[in-house]
Amino acid sequence: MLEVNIVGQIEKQLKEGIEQAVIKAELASPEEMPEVVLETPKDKAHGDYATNMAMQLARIAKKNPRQIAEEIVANIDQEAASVKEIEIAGPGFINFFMDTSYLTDVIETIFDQGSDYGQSNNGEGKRVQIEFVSANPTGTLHLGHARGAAYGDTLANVMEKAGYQVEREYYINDAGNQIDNLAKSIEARYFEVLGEEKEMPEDGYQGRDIIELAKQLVEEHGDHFLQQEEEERLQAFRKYGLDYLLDRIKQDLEDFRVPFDSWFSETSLYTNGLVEQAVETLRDKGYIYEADGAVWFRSTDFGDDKDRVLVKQDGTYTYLTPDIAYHQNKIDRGFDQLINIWGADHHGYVSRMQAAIQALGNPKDILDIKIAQMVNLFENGEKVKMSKRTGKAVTMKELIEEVGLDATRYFFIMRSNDSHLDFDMDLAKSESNDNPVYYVQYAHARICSMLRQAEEKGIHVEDEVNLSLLTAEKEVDLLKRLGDYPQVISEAATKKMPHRIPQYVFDLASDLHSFYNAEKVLDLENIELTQARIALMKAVRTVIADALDLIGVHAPDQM
RNA sequence: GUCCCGGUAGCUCAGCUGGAUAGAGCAACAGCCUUCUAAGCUGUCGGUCGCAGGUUCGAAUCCUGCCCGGGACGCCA
Repeated sequence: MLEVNIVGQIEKQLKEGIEQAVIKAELASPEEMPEVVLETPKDKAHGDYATNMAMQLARIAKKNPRQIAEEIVANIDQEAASVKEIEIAGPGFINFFMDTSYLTDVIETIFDQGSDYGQSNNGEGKRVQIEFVSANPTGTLHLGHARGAAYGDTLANVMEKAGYQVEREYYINDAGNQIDNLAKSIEARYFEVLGEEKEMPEDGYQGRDIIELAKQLVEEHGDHFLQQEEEERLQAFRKYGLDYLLDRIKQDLEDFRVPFDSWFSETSLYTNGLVEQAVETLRDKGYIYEADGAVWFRSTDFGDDKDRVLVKQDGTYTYLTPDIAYHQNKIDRGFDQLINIWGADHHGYVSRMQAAIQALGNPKDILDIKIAQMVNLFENGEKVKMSKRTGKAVTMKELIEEVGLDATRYFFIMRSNDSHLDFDMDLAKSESNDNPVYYVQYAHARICSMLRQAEEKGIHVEDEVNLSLLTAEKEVDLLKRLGDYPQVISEAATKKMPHRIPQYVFDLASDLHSFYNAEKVLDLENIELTQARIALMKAVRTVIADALDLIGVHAPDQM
């Protein structure tokens, strides 16, 4: 089955009708034809669709837009385009009032497709890899990671639904300085737990999680490591620390409903010689030079601010070097598109990474780097800076425990990723209609409740329901909204804006509540209409549940 | 100083490929429960779209400059 998208079909029909009318009226040749722009007017009085075609043609046809509009209208085949009424307005807008009987088809489509409704082949099966979170395994996931996790996971869901083949990957920085540092930090805490003296490294990890780790180490192994040579001991702590912290990260992500398909180890890049190879490739292509005892990448050739060091004076690599190798490896794995989701604190790193991609001979736009902007927590109207418990940044786990999983997911995805986010914890926790999560979930529960009562009252929905009875204003609003869903999905996917989903589902919930207050669904006096409305309710329920599922929020049957 | 993100109603934010009178929620105000969950609905009030130029028939949207807020500018990761 190809794309079943009623609204899309209708729009396509109308666009073709307009193009044909333009040609028939000899206003423009097919080569000159501007793209037909259809918009849905904000004001219902302006029809279901409007086009600015006449204004666009003003220059080509050398006539005034109103006159052009009249000629288009005179030549359009209304019936073929399902148009009921046309009017010309303002400077030359053509407003179309559609024959809305097609709208009820959306219910049947939703029944046929169930949770597949909204799916499209927009992505044409392209292989996309989304790399996100990728926090260093030197501590616990905190607030910023949570936003990236929610954004990445929802984007992946949405893109899958829009016909992309998506792989979710986590890059584990298990090599380099910070891991040595981790081992030394663990060592210092280990000694401390055993009442011995050992200095904490200068940039050591002070977090509470490292103290807990050290305690567990003592519980399991006693003072065993005190006897060892320092080298040997640090080696053991490295491994122990990595395993311990990575396990916790994995657990936290699982608890946040964020699954990954693959976990890619930085160390593997070294053992497979890929880091060395990346440097050599760049050298062969002439983007490498040596200065001050270091090896440099001439990234300024590709728009970076300054050139970057790849191999330091001491012979070790900078962070960038394995990262270049990593990205080349991703491309070599055959993905059509790479998406990286980075925290705001890494945005200065974007241009050098993109320079490297190009220097290696790849198209620039194969890599799209999205930035998850800063998050500020607010509680009791005040900005929360430090966690009460750890004295460090608030962890993801603490946030979920405090405000709940559903609200946390919803709030992170509610806003555009590149907007700073003020996270209102009081609102997220409140069980009131002010809280958008509850508002939407309640709409779902409300429908479930109606359906339960329908059953209790012995109302059974027949196979043949007369959907043409759904003509009330609020019903038409709901039908149109349901029809929008496939387009919302594909647009959220192609523009990588998953925040469109909570926006949409909020509007759908709002339409539902409004309908609920205006019309009575269960009416034993009018079984035929009741059945049509129950069908509508079921369709709405399916779409709310699916949209919530995309953003990782539960759709409760009752509240 | 350079670069990135943001600046839209009192607050938090939407605003598509440039389109008609710039939207939503909250707050404020006025209403709605003998009716399927009031965790809901309806209405009113509220805007120099940071500022100034430019492009265009038309700019919140595109271009340039400036102002404000946040962030990044390491042979750290």
